Amino acid sequence: MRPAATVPSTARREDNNDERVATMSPRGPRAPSVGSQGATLSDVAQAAGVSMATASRAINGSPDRVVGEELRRRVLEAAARLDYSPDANAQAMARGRTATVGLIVHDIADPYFSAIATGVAAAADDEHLAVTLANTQHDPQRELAFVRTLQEQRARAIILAGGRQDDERANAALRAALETYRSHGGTVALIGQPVLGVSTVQADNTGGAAALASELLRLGYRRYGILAGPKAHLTARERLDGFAGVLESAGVTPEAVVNSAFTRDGGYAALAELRRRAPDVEVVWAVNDVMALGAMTSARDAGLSVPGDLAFAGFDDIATLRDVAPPLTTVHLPLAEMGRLATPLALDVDGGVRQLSVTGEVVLRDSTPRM
Amino acid sequence: MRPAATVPSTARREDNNDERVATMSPRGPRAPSVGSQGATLSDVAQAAGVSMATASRAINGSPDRVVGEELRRRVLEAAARLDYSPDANAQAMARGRTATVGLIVHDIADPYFSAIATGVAAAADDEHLAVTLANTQHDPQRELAFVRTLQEQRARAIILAGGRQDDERANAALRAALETYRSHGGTVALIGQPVLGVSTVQADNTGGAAALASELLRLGYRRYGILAGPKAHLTARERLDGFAGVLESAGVTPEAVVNSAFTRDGGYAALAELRRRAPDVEVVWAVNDVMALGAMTSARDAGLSVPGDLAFAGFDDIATLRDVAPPLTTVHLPLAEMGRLATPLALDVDGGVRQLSVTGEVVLRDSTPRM
DNA sequence: CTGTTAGCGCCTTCAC
DNA sequence: GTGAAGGCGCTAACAG
Repeated sequence: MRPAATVPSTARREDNNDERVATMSPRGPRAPSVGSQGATLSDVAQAAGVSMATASRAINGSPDRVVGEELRRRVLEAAARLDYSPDANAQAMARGRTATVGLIVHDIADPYFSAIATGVAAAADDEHLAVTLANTQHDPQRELAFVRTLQEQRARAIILAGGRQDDERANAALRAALETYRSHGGTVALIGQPVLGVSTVQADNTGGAAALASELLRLGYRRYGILAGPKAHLTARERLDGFAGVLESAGVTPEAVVNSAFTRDGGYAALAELRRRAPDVEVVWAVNDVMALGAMTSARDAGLSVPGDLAFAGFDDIATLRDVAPPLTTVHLPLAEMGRLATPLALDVDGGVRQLSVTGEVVLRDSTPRM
Repeated sequence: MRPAATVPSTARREDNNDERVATMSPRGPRAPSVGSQGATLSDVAQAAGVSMATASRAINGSPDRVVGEELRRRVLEAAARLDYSPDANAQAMARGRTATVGLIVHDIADPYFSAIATGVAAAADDEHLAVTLANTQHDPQRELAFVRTLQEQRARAIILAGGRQDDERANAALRAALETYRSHGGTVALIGQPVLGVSTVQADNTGGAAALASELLRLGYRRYGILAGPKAHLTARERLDGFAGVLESAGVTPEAVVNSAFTRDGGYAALAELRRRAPDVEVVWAVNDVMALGAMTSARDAGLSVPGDLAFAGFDDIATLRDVAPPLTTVHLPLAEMGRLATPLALDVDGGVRQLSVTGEVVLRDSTPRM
């Protein structure tokens, strides 16, 4: 399985980095001493023969005042010549606000979150904001810690992505941290459930799952196995409620409902348990796509064919699905768009707590053929 | 395909956010005026009846001086009581350096980059550094712009992830921007090719691809189709060279070599072209996994079975592969580890330009059965 | 339209 | 071990 490369190694030339010479700007000697940390606005002003105020206005175009054509040109020229780079930290201090938003995710390697991150990054870019990424690794402690760190950085806004837990203790702690952050002038938005008292972008999990259940029923499925995720996970629970509710009104009872982590590995492990508890299931629905994918792989590893022996469905419509075979039936969520939407919500200075809701769309694919 | 949810909408309760009350700290009245932006160190010092210097030392433990037990306790107590949150921007100014590293990636939604980001985030965390994420969307202009932005933020280090292009114009511009950044005190590391005159973590692309080719030959494959990525992309080129080199020494000439974007969609599109040019290929090798996955889907969309009609192999071993069927043969790269490794390299203050090399490991899977 | 003058919040020599 | 004072780089009132 893992043969070493028994090949004439043309590879691995280690040090062809000799081009790091003569990269100095060909514009003549830089002003200050060697090893300088760069020119300051004061240097620029002096070089241009104007006051710092004028230099500042010329470079950053202050709201009110406008600088005369001639001086402006001189300032800009001097700035360029000196490789002047405004110090964002100093600007932040003087202006009393930064140009940074924080993005807190559970796991940036999860396609769900990286899609959201894409949306946030795009929106932030439009607003000329930098985004500080915080990866909690699913640890609520770290989530808390990151809120504090972001507060210390005076990030203008924080976007928290990821469903909340039904854990009043943890929620209370986070709520308090966010409240402190807000009392310090920050603003917050959440992508998940509105249980933190902040603006929220939420997906219609219940409705989407319900719609999916309806479709599966219509396709003729009657024996359901459900990978429900963690009991306390609100997203998981909402989806489960929506799905199970429809089954129930149709007089169908799931063969088994298995709880597990909300992750790919959680799905993989849960499938084995599901089969133990209910060997004769027709279709497995997992409350999110990564779990469904893990479960599908688990089923295959156990010798089952998909969808021949077992059909599968998920939720989210992560990008990964484009290349999965058979294509996975799911509920499409506009993930990047949700990240995009959350950004202005988070930046909202009115202090108003707003809610945005996006709906999911059932997408039937080959993993759930008509029975 | 897209039925609306015709379900009793228990869903979408919009505003259960009434819990945003009474979240104020139960520790008595906050000191300053309403709408305060938070206590400053000076407030804390005053409340503790000590000088700012002492307060500062008590809270951040300055290098030399140590604060007495009693005063230290009083300061910490006051800080807690006032919800004091140190201002990282002010600290950055006073100290002359920030606690931020910048991470520039082409596309955070690409599993290759999100894996690297995970490693960087973990390593940065260990060093108590925040990471600013810059998503270039494959645009060299934006890459340049982000270097400048990160410089303005005075990010302590920048990590550039992603293979370089053979575009001396673009490289020169980037090299100059990085040089400026470095002259301002920043440090840089690159994950890719050492063509920018900065410390680099590089994968042994040539060796890995060569080893893969050897294995495929050993399995009996003789008719190769290669999805080579962009001609100017150095990673693509290195891999191609390694692979083609081994084929050549074995007296095998690829049936076709198709260029395309280095992305999933590039792979998808390229496969059609490949089949047009060489209908009788036995195995398709793409220079990275996302291309291979796109190509596999393309083949299936064209009615081929994998690996029955056509075998596939890739490069990188992205996490996605765990749930792909049939499992894709590839060259494993320790992506997260590469991100981890790049971080200390980037932080290196010695100014030394260092090179680190990681090797790839061929992983044979079901997508390339023995012929 | 341009210049002067205060700080923004914190750290850090330097004295005591 | 503690305090006083200067300054990091920039912006934002105020005056002219």
